[in-house]
Amino acid sequence: MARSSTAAKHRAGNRAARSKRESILDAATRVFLDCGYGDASMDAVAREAGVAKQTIYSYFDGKDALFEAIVRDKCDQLLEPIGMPEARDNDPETALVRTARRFLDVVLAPEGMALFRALVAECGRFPNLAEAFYRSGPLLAAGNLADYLAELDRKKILKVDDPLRAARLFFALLRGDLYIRRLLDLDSEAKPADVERAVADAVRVFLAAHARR
Amino acid sequence: MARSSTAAKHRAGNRAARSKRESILDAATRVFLDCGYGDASMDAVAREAGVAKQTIYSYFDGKDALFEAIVRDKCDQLLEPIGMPEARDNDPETALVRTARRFLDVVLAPEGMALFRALVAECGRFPNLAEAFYRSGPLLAAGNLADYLAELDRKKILKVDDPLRAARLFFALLRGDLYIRRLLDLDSEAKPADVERAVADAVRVFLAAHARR
DNA sequence: AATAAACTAGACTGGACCGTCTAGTCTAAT
DNA sequence: ATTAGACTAGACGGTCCAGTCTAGTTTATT
Repeated sequence: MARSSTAAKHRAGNRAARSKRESILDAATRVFLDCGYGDASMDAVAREAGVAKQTIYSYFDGKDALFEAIVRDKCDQLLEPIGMPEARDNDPETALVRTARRFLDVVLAPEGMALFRALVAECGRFPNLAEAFYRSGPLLAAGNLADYLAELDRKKILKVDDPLRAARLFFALLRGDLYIRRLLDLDSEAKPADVERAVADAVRVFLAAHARR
Repeated sequence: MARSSTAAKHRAGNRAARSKRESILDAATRVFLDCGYGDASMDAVAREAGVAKQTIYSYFDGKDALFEAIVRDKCDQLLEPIGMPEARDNDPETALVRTARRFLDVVLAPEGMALFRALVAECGRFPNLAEAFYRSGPLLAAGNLADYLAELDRKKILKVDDPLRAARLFFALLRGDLYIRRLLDLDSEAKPADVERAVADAVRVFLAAHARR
């Protein structure tokens, strides 16, 4: 009973084991996000990680579990900046521009796109992953912005009747056409000028819609 | 030379051959859009179509070609309504609401979502398909709306400096949060009430941003 | 009726890949 | 030095699947 299996020890986490685990996760992230779940092979992950295939199976229960692990990892790591509440400012334009830039930087980055594409492709197989992503990404970001918008409304700086809906609309504006084009991989990477223009457009429209008369 | 192969005849299109071809396309559409390219098997398509596997290969060159055919088919068929210019109206709200409903009805419908998901998943393998979709869907729709917006600007009904950008922003607003949730399959189908609210929100914000002062 | 083309059912090939297993090596602690 | 656990390299079984092939049946045309 005190007999702890190899896998259990790994999960507990030695020093060395942790680094090996991480190099597997790193390699798996590259392979999965490059090829997608279906076309990624465990042999490719092993090769990429410089590790024997058996080792992967001693750290993870299987392909599904490995995929789940890398997705949750990337979600935490990638979405953390857009989950943090933005520094608030009495000038809404300043704050909105800051929020918008941070959002697009994460979301349009190659890794962010690859993660989202993988989730869209596999949302049938891993519905809980899609849910987790949505909650720790779009939903959290909208919630934080909504709080700020409510504050601006209380201070009579803007007119925001339904802060959460308004926040969602703001992010929708922000994604705009760029997001669709990136999703379909029509642009290899968003140019900073395009991002800046998307930010400016979204902020302008949003402020026009919520200006105090 | 006058020797025409079976496949060539099929491509030319008998009466009977055309119906068989169509039943294959139908079945393939169901299978591919249900399972995705990777998990769809040619045996499943044959079974679903009530046809021998060989017959599929006499109408199509292979799995790739079949996938391309069904995607182009569905693009034409599905995006046709949103490509048609909307009846114009001097009251922008009426016209925008009509355009918006038609857009969301197509885009949020199960088939529209499945098509888009398949394209997102396979845009690496079939870049030209993604391009074709974008052109005959989002781009065409935005172009048509842009023409109308330019007209409204000329008539001094609205203020629209850059019609195409404005049109894109309108559709971005429209997709909003619903689209993300549907993409990740978090909602099985959009409720009419939600759609109606999304339409109203988008139109309201858009009109506020482009009102003549 | 005869003949050719189209179709069917199913076997088969070749290859990819998941997950397991074996045999042997390396490392660290006793 | 011994011993146990972690690791490696690679083989292997089992499954799945794209695409081909065979043999026999249906359909249509002459």
